[in-house]
Amino acid sequence: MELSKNYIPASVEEKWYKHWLSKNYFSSEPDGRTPFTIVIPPPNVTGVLHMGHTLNETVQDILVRKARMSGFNACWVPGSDHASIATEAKVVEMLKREKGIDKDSLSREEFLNYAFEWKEKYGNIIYNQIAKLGCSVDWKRATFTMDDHYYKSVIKVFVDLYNQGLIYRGARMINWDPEARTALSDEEVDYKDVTGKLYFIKYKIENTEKTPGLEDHIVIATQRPETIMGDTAVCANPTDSRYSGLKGKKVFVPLINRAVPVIFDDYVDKEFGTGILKITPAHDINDYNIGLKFDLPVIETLNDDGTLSKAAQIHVGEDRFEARKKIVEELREQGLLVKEEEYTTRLGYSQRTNAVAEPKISTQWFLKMKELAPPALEAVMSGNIKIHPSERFDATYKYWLENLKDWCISRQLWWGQQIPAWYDRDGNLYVAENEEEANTIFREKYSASRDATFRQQKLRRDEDVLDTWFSSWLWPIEVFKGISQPGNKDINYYYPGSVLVTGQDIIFFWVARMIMSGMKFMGEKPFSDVYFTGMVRDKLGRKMSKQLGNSPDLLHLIHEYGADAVRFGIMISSPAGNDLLFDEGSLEQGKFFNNKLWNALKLIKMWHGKSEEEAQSEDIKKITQAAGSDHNTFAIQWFQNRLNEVNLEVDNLMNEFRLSEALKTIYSLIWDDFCSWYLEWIKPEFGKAIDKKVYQASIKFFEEVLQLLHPFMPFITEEIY
RNA sequence: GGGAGCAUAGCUCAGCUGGUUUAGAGCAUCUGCCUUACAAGCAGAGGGUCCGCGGUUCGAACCCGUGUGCUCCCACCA
Repeated sequence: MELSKNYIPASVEEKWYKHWLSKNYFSSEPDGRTPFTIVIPPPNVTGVLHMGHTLNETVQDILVRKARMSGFNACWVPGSDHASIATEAKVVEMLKREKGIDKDSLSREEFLNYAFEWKEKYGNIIYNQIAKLGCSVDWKRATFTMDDHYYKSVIKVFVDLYNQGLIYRGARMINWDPEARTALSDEEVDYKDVTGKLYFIKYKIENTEKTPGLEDHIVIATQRPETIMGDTAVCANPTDSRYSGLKGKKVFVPLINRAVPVIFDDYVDKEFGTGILKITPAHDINDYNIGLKFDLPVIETLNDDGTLSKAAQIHVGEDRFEARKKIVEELREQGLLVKEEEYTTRLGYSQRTNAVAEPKISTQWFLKMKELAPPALEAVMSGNIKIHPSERFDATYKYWLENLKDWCISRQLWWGQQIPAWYDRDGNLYVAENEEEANTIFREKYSASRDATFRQQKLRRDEDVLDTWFSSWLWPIEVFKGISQPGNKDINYYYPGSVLVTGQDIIFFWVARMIMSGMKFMGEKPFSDVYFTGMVRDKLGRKMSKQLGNSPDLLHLIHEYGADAVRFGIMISSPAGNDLLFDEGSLEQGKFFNNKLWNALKLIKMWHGKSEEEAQSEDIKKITQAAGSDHNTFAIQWFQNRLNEVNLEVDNLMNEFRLSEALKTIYSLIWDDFCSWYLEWIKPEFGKAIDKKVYQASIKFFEEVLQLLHPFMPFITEEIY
């Protein structure tokens, strides 16, 4: 067979992936071997894989292939995440842009049909990319977080937790996304520094003439003048002598002239602003808390979509930012605006829609975390679960788990698991796995006490869906149907998993919650090790993201360099937890490495014809161990020693998850020791046949180094082997 | 405001618990080679007060302190 001058990855990669699939190499079933289980962090169905995914998947594939080669029953479960709010936002946008359809004009069912269409389309793109990278996932186990069994399990878990008193419904101050018009969890809000203005506004004091020594007004600083209509008090520090004369007095909210009391609390910082604070319990978390303390009324001046509500009295229906401008103008005209100052503050933005999040009092579903956290904390602190690199993440993990607030799990969306709660006409609540059960509970409750018409009413189902993480926290369990079919042979065999490989950005969203759910529902950790990869950044150090458009297209890179080279490039400089600046140069290095291997093959093949007739039945081990005076025997011995050393070293490095160092070691073994040194040393003079023993030894060495490299670069090693 | 990490050749990064390292790799630069495995290569060269300053030590890129710069996470100051 004539070998091409250079290695051409495209010509072999697809062939081998198909071959592996046809031989069921990636498929795993429980057997007598020790399992090695990895569940993929399911990518969102919202789009395509970026470089962060590429790094994650590559790391997982290396670990899985290595384990498989070492005799473990390796099982890597692929899948995708419905990503409730992220996907819904995309679908809404797509409908508007491509079809001119407004979400409001669709029924829930119609919308969900579009969403499932979207999922089919993008889910497959992601799966295709995973395959192109060479990932040895067990495709028959592919799971989607809204698969039927998964959906039912999420519902079951909700009902169970509700019945245990861990889930409750209540009005709390939550973060609200006015664009998606849904509640958010605290974790879904990103804070950014922005330059805004601090407005100093006059509030007139009632009966001023009876308050000698005081002006007829006080000045209050605020960033959000559009919320003054929601003020229900103003507050000063009790030790602040400037305001002690205001005790028992009222002041008037500008523009609408509603009188509100002056209260005193040491929460107020005398040094900041004017030392006196307006209290708007409906639209600020601190004000809300003070409001609770002083039993202040709550006036909601904003609608769900961020426009001013009727309660605001003025600018009703106008957008909050538009209203702000107008209100500032009006205050100025009426001489109530003392001054404005530049001011830098932190604003919370919805992670998905990038809208400024509104603190809002809202009736939502919450999961109590107090009980779930301690076992999850203990699992990591005791070393039962090891985080890599631990020195960096143990502290973060600990802090978060010790300072947990209840988790807001309901979302005012359609795409996701609908909350299994029903209401009767009186607003009483029935939580059950399906409508029939809810009805049963309802009828039993009122079997005697209410008339037949009441008892025969159709219960209304809660419209909301669950936070997407309320389904993904069950991932390591439900991919093996551990909740829908508890005790089945897969869950018994594969759980707990071996390693979780993921980005450090979802340590709270996902990792900590999976540990909680594992401890809660399985009574055992979901995995033994957590390997955090770093963030992949662009050359300017920016996080790679779709918004910035600075993430290269994976398929394009694979086309350009080959999947092996992409894997090599992304791995060669990414130690656990360290961020890496993505540099195509390292992909090129991978491509060159491919070629080096290819040419080593060509060289050895060239010798093949010349030693073929005798190339049998010799035991290479004997040869390599036998003492010999000729220089080839020395080379064989030397390389054998080197190989033994590296084998040991690579094993150690990989056990410590130091994959980039392992790859570097193998790279140097192949390039420097095998090619530059060994092959050059034993290379016969042109035209001469090679010693058959040396030939056989070389074949054996080549096979062994290829095996070492195989988990990292599966395609070319398979092709040569 | 609290916490964490990083700072090593022009660039992207290794260098794990201090001593075979006169500080390494790839890319980039320069010189010479299209030598029958490989110019996607080979042979060689240049290039670094290992961020500054103190300290510990027989010995520090590595440990301690401190300063500076960058990044990230957490946090309710209008």
